[in-house]
Amino acid sequence: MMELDTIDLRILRELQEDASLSNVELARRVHLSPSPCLARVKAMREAGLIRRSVALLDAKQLGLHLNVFISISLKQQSRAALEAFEAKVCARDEVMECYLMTGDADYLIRVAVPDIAALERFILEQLSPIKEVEKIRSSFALKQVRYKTALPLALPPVSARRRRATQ
Amino acid sequence: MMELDTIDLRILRELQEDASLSNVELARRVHLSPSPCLARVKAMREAGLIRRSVALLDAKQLGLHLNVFISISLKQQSRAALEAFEAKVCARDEVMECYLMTGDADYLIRVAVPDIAALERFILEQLSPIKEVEKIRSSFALKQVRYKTALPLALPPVSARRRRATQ
DNA sequence: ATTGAAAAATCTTCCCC
DNA sequence: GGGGAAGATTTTTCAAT
Repeated sequence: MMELDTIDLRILRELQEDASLSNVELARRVHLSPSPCLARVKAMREAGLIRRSVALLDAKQLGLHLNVFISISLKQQSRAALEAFEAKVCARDEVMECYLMTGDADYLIRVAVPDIAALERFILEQLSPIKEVEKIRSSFALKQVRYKTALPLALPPVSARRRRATQ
Repeated sequence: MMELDTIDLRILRELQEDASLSNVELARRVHLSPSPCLARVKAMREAGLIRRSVALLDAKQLGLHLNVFISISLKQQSRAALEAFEAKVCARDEVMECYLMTGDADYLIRVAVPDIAALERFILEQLSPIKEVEKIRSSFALKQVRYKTALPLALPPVSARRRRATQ
């Protein structure tokens, strides 16, 4: 764990929205000079707080028109069964997210597929054959209303810096 | 829409995993010289295929220990009701994803919160007061088995390039 | 359309405050 | 912990294939 001050949080907020920012531009935005700004970024990177930078693509343009949530119950909930299931599911590239859940189903996964045929193939050829699986129920997303990767940061609303003086 | 050849797909695959790659290194990995590589990236960026680059943070280190899926049914499904609900939900920073769904519930959202108290506050103060909302049911993620942002790309498995000759 | 090289701009590292 | 100068990449542009 790491101590984060207001400036750190502002850096994180910026990088969560645009990781391609140059250090100079980032420093400008958080009202710092480039060197300490870079030092902070580096520290947060090394602490594992900033895990990595990735490019987000347009699913529609790649022909991935369907987001499907699939609830899966296993026959038994032994550690071995859970691990076996997880390994098989994580090996599939269309599985964007997978959560072990409370409630009626054991797992909830989101898959991104081009069409219903691909979903059918995924369920019949990948999911059903897994011997630990008992029950599968899928729900389609009609619309992706929101999808973001930026985690909520408890940012002090308006920092108490004196803009005129600092400027 | 855009015509994508094998090299484009390989570029996308790399950038989906690491957007901080320099153009030189990226070009090396896809067996291209820097200039056409940069031109391709630029074209895909301008086409909107590459939407943006973002930093992924460690939720645990930020104290966000809970992922909760919340199913929400509305009293009515008029366009106005849907839009009103969506606007209110998207305004909240803890809502990472929101989907309009088929099946019993109307919406499925995933929220990232520090603890149960924060979840309770979110539900009681943000969700319940929305007048369009009829029913709320939440399920906790006990474990985030997989979370990735890289979309599945139909990559030709082993490209038919002649490594020795090209080298 | 790709390659390779050269020029310009930028970032990163070091040292001082 | 923050600010300023030098070295080193990187991106861009251009001409040639």
